[in-house]
Amino acid sequence: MGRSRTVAGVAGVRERILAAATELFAEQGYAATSVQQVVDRAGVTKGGLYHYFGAKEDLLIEMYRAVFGERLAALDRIVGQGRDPEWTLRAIIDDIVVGTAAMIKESAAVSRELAAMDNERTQRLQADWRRYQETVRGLIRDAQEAGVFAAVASPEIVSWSIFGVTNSLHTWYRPDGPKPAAAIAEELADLVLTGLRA
Amino acid sequence: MGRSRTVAGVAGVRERILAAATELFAEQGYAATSVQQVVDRAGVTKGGLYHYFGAKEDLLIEMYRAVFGERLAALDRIVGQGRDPEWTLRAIIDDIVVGTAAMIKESAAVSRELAAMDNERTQRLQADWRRYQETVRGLIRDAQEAGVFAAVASPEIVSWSIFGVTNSLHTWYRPDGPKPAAAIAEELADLVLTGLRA
DNA sequence: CTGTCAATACCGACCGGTTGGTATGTTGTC
DNA sequence: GACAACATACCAACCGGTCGGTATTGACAG
Repeated sequence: MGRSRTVAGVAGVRERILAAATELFAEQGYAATSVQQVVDRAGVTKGGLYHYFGAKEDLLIEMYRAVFGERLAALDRIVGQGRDPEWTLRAIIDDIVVGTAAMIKESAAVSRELAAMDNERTQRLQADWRRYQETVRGLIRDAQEAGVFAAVASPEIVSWSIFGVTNSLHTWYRPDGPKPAAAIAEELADLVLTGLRA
Repeated sequence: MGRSRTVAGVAGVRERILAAATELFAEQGYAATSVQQVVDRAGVTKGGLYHYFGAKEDLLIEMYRAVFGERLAALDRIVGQGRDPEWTLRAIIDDIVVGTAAMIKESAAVSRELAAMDNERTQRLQADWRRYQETVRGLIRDAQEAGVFAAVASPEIVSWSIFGVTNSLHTWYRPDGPKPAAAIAEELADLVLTGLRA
């Protein structure tokens, strides 16, 4: 008889584990979630989890990669087009807001635990994130020096007013809410770019 | 012999415990910090901690109150003056940025753990925070309807671009850094209010 | 088409260590 | 000698992680 689950299961076991971990980390935080809770929600056992993942931390790292990997690739595509600062900044805001909203649970889990993760495994990922921010700040700085953007606020403040929204997006954005992510992105871009109008 | 610490200690034991907990929670997060770590850093034992606090959670609640209590009182004072929206919003931004910066460690601990705390003890505090946000949004909405502020972005987005900065302030603000909190507040207010200029 | 065999997928009992919390001192002060 | 202010010793529960085992699968041989 047996079970032949590999074919019959609704989704791959690995994916179920990751999905369960994502929900729980987003709800309770990483440290407050036990491996037992994860496997219970995923419908597997600890043996199964440790068959696919080397450690509990690997689950977080995987989410981290999912969130930042796509965003970083999109950033390079947008900047690579070489268009004017206003278009570029608007495209970046749109991508990060819509992209974050599309992975809102992963973002919630990651953004909360980001500061606490300070071992060598995550330094590469944090360096990626820093590069993202530096790119945006550099873009704003260059445009301000060229007189395209007004120097009403420093590049640091402008970039943080953007990232601050995406970092806290999970506390108020609802996928089934009245305002779609694209609308949020547009309003934020309008607000920031009006403020920066030379 | 004995120790007669009550008088000789550099600071009250209760304050030392709270300060140690604040630092550790800000660095590692609440759940990842053990009571043993707190008492070690504070230079006391667990018996001492549980003499002053009923539970580990009480430490977080105390920080929560310290952060939001002052802010909420200041909000009422500012709004109570009945001045024009531009002055009022600028005063609010200045107070929340400078106030958050002044308690940056407490803010880091609280802002990270806020979403995960969902028991009945914290609902009152979360209600206070929601009232704060609602006040700011209402202020913006009224001013936009009166034509004083431009409707370039909805009150929700504007308020979140402000709170997003303060929520993530702990990730980049340094008390001994080159930019004082008051300057950050002014730039943020300039950016937002320029965007809202009718 | 069937038998063999190694690899993969997964289970569930178990491990040493740590957790938040407590019960019981001990000590100085009024 | 009552009481606040702590220290010390200790507990049951739970933690992340391991391990020996088993069911299932796929490749290959004949």
